Amino acid sequence: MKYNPSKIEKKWQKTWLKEGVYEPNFKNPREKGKFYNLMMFPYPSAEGLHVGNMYAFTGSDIYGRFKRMAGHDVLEPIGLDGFGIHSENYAIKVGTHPADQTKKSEKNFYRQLTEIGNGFAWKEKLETYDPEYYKWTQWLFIQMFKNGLVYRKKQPVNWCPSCKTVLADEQVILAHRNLGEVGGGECERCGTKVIKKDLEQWFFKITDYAERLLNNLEDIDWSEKIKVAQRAWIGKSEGALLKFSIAKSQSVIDVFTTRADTLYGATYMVLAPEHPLVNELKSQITNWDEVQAYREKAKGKTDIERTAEGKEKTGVELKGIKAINPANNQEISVWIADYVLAGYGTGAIMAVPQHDERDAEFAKKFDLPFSDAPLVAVDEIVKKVSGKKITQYRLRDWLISRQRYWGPPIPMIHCEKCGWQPVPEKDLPVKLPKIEDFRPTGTDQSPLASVEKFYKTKCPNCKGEARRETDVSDTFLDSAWYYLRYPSANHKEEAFDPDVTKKWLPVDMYIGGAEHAVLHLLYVRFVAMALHDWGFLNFEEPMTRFRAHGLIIKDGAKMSKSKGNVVNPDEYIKKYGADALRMYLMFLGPFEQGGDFRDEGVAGITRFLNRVWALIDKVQKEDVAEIQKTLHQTIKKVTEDIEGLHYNTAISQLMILLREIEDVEVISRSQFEMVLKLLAPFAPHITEEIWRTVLKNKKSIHLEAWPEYNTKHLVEKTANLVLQINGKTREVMVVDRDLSEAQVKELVLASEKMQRHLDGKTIKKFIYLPNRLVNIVTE
RNA sequence: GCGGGUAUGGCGAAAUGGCAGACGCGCCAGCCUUAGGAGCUGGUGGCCGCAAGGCCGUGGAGGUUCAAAUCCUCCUACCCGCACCA
Repeated sequence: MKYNPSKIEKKWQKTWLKEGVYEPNFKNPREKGKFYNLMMFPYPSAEGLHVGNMYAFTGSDIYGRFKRMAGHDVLEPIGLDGFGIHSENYAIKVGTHPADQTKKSEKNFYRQLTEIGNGFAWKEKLETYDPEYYKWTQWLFIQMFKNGLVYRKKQPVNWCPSCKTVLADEQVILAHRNLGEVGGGECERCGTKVIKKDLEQWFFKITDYAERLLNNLEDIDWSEKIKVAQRAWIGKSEGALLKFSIAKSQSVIDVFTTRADTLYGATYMVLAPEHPLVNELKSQITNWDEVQAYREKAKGKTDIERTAEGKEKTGVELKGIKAINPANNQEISVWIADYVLAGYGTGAIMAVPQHDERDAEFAKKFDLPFSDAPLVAVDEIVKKVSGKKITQYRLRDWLISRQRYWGPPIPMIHCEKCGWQPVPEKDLPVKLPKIEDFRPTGTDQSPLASVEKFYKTKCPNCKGEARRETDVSDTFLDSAWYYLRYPSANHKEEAFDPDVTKKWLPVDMYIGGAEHAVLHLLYVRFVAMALHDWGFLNFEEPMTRFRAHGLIIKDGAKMSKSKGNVVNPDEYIKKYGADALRMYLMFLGPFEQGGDFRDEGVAGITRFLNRVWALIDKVQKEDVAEIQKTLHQTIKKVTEDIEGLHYNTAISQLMILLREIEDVEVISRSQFEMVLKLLAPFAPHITEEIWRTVLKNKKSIHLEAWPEYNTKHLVEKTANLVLQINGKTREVMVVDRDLSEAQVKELVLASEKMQRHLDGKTIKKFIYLPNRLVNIVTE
């Protein structure tokens, strides 16, 4: 019988589905308890899953299969993050309706996800664009609203001119800044330069959770780089709020400073050009035209131009205005300059050229005084000038509305009399109507705004004429709670079944891309905390453990369509089989580091699998002593390596074991079965085929118990003692274990080789590490 | 600029402070075959040497240690995050 991957893989995929091998028992998990193994679900935007997705899914699946065999009831769910700009843009590109395109993509994605051989719980699959799903996304929005975490506000917001919608701060990527290229931020989806627009939008008050989002990081087992990124994004800084009064006026300028101790050195003040106080002081400003011109310029200037100008300071003095330094009552000048940001702190600063580089630069340019005033104690000065110690965060509220079609309509109704009202929960879902003209309008409104049938409605409160919100919510809201839905995917009454949730949440292992560090991975934590506070969840942190997987490149370069080096996994599965592709991907390098895909490499794994297949002919009854040691070493190493996601070294060890087995004539059935089990998470098809078809076992190998190693096989009678002279290895001596130092010394000094190297030298020191090493130090 | 990470053969990589380069690719030699982009066996960091063996070697420069890829200091390059955040 020859190993024929394409034949056996399809067969077992069907059988697994039919037998429900990967369906957990939600009510009564197996002896070791539940294990929720989650991989970030994909968004079906492109032609299909690329090899990078397969890499991530395989890595996650190996972990899940391992946990299942280790006795856990594993939930490894799958779904599609199919709502959102990415899917809609793709539909526009290929000229179909998103609803139709998604159905097509869905089929293709699920086919691919089946063919890679993952142990998914298909009965719990979900799609975010399914009304049965987004009904609860809307419910979540309403809970946010009812709990005071939603507000509308007009302010300058990020606008993508290509996607024709607003974006959250997290969705604006600051790239190319240092490359001298103009660019003040690009749309996370399409790469277009983002501009600022003054618009009224819906926001989620994620900033209320800033402190907890920061503090909880200490307690969760997440990849360090994600924690670092989140800490930076939240950007906590502790300082003081100080008041500067304006001479001959009632007005006061609040400033936030982390250096209250330098207050005596504050020689001027700067307001952001957008600061509201500027208008208030108009009548006193003697150079209003100049001020107004600068403000106009700053407003029209997007970050694009600011960056193009480098960090050269610009600004205009508010002539006629003087502020008073509360520490020494000296009058100081007041300026507006765009190096002060309206959105951070109070939008105003006290400038201390002596202690702040930026202030120094500005002072130099505009010939402002430098003070060498001494530092004072923070607490003292804050008290003296009646200031207040406060904490600032860099984090901004989550802009949640989008002027697009393909998303869950925001479940809010506006009534002229009663104001904004949430849609009554019994009326959910607010279904997204299938409309012909779904393209973004560019009018600051969603295409739904021109669909009267959709927006015309009654006020839930007074029953009068009212208008439905026509914006949809951000895709990241869909994915901010999907992990809660999986175990309750077939539950109709609530977003998630309280009993099942109590049993199955939080997620035990979450694997995904690091690019979501301050996007999805921040939102998902915020939403869990809110749900916890409203009494829906008994945990605050949704994922106990998170690991970021590495990225796959091709022949040393990033994969991209323009380079034509995109690896299509379908071709490789067809040619080599899913098992070979899985193992090759995992063998490339450490899972958390990624690797370089090269076609030649697949051959090594194919050879390996063929040789495993050939072992079939070696099986007999009795255990074979020669391989016991390596076999048990392999159990130990593979177990530890999978736990640490070191799949590449686990596979190396399996290769070493295979070679040893090939050196013996025969092996026992039970030894062979252990080998198959160790290999099963990596190569689920070939192991199942041998397990059931050849060895005639009834039950799936993937439900078998993970092998345990016996330390008695690991202990050896002899040790390889490394003999060094002055740190240089001269000989490796096989000695009985656990000899005394004196015995070892005698043996070592008797060695001809050692004698040669020691000839004429005086031994100064004799270092002995039992069973491992001897180092002789000479004069 | 600040923070985090990485740097090891021709390539992907491996090494609780203790034999650097496991494992795999590629390459070389041999076997097998009508044939090989198949399979098997052996070899494969560099330099010197017929060999035994020796010397050098983990981005660079120092240091700690009996012993450093690993720990410390400084430097260089690349990657990631934040960035005029007061």
